[in-house]
Amino acid sequence: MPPNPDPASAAALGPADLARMELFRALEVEQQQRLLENHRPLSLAADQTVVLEQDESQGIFLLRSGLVKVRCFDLQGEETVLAVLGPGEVCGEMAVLHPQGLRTADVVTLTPCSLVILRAGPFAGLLRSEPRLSLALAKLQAKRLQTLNRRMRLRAGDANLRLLATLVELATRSAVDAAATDPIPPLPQRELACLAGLARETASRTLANLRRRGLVADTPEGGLRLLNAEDLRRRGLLG
Amino acid sequence: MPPNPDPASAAALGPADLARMELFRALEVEQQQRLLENHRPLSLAADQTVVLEQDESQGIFLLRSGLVKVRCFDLQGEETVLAVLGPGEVCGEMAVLHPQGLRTADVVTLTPCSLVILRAGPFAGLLRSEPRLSLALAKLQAKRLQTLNRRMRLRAGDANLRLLATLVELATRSAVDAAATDPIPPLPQRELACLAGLARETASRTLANLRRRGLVADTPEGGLRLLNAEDLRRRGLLG
DNA sequence: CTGAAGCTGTGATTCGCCTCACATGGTCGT
DNA sequence: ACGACCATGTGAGGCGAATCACAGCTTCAG
Repeated sequence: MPPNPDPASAAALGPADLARMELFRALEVEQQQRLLENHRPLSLAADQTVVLEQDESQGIFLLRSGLVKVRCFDLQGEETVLAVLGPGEVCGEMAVLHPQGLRTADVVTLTPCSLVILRAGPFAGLLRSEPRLSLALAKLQAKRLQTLNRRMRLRAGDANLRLLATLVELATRSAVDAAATDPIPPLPQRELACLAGLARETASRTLANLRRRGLVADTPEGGLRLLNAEDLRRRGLLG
Repeated sequence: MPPNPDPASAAALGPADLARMELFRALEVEQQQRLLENHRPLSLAADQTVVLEQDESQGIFLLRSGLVKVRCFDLQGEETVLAVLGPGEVCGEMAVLHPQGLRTADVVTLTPCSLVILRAGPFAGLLRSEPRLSLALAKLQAKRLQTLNRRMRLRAGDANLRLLATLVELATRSAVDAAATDPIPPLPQRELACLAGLARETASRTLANLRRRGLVADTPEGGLRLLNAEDLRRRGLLG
C-alpha cells in the first residue's frame, strides 16, 4: 500500500482545508474531524485514472490542486466530458447517493493532482443525520446542474464558441476563486479538442483563429491565457 | 385569480399523491400534510408557460399528468431543452436552493398538464430540519445529473440517434413507470426537432427514415410509438 | 547521433445537416 | 365553400466540421 508517494500529498489535511469546501463549511469542527479519520492522501501525474466507471470502491475525493475531468464513453468508444473540476471541488459523492454505490463515470487527471480520499461510510452516515450536510450536498448538485446546463447551451454553438467556452471553464477552475483571465495550464490539443467536442485539427485551426484575433495568447509555460474578458461577457460565457 | 379552471385540477391532492413521488415518500404523513397546506391546483393546455426565467415567484411544482420541457435560450435566441419531465416529477425546487431564489430556466407544457403548486416556504423550512427530505432532494438532483449526462452523450451522435433518444425520453416520461414502447403523445415536428436539437426539416426526413426501417409507427391518436426495444438497447438508449 | 513517437500546423476532400424554397393536405373561422 | 393558416414532405444548394494526408518540430531512448 503506497498511500504516501509524495511529500505534498503527505501534508495532513486539517479542518481548514474542509472549511474552504462548500460541502463541509456548515459542519461543526468536531463533525469535520470525524470525516477526516482514516483519510488517505493521493498524488497523481497528469492523465491518470482516479476512478473507473463500474468501480464499486467507495470513497469521496477532495481535490486540493490540479484539474480533473469527469468523462464517459458511448458504445462507439466516443469520449464525452461531463465536467471539469478544480481545486476545492469534490467528486465521488454521487456513488454514495446511488443505491448500489456504482460509479457512473470515469475521473481522469488533466494536470498533476493532489487529492484526498475520505471514507464513504462516515460521510453517508452523517448525510442521514445532519440536514446541513445533505442540504449542502443538494446545493452542490444544483450547482453542478447549472454548469451542465450551461455546457448544454454552448455545445449547440460553432467551433469558436465551443472552444472559447472550454477555455473559460478551464481558466475559472484552475484555482480557487480563479477568474477567466487566469492562466490555463498546458494541455495537449487532443485534450482541448476532446473537452470542446471537436476534432483535433479543428481545435488547432480554431485556436489559431482565436490567437489571430487577439482573444487568447500562449503563456511562457506552454499554457494559454484568455485576454478579452469584455468579449467573453458579450458572448455570454461569463457570469 | 383563477386557481380552479378545470374540474380535474380541482381534485384534492392527498398524501397518496405525494407518496408516489420520490421526493416526499420518506416523510411522515403529518409532514406531508403540512406541505400540502395552501397548495394550488393548476391546469394548463399545451404550449403554455409554467414559470419564466428570471421569475422570482417561489413555488414547487408537482406534475400530476402531462409532459413539460425545461428550456433556456442563448444570446442568439436559440432554444436549448434541458429536460423533459412527466407525471410524478417535480420542478422548481432548484430556485429554493438558490440563494436569491431566482429561476434559471423556463418551464413550458408540451401537452395538456395538471399540476399542483406547493408553497416554497414550508418546503424550504422542512429542508433545513429534516435530513430525509434534503437527502431525497440530493438523490433527486443526482438522478437529474445522470439523465443530463446521458443527454450530453447522445447529443454527440448523428440525427438518427438524437431523434431516437428524444423519442425514448418522451416515451419513458409519458406516464409513471412507462416503458420505451409506450405511446408518445402527439407533438408537432417543430417541437420534436427542438427537443432533439435538429432543424425541423431534418427531423421530418429522419422520422421518415425511422418509419421506413420499422423502428417507429404512428398511433391512431396522431402520436408515435417505438417498436423495436431490442434495437434501442443495442444502441445504448435504454437502461 | 539517430530513429521512434508524439504534438502541432495546414491542405484537400467528403459528408451531414442547415437553409431556402415550394407543394400538398388538413383545420378553422367567417 | 372559401381562403388563411399551420403542419408536413421533399428537393436543391451551401457551409462547416470531420476526415484523410502529410510535413515540420520537439522529446527522448538507445
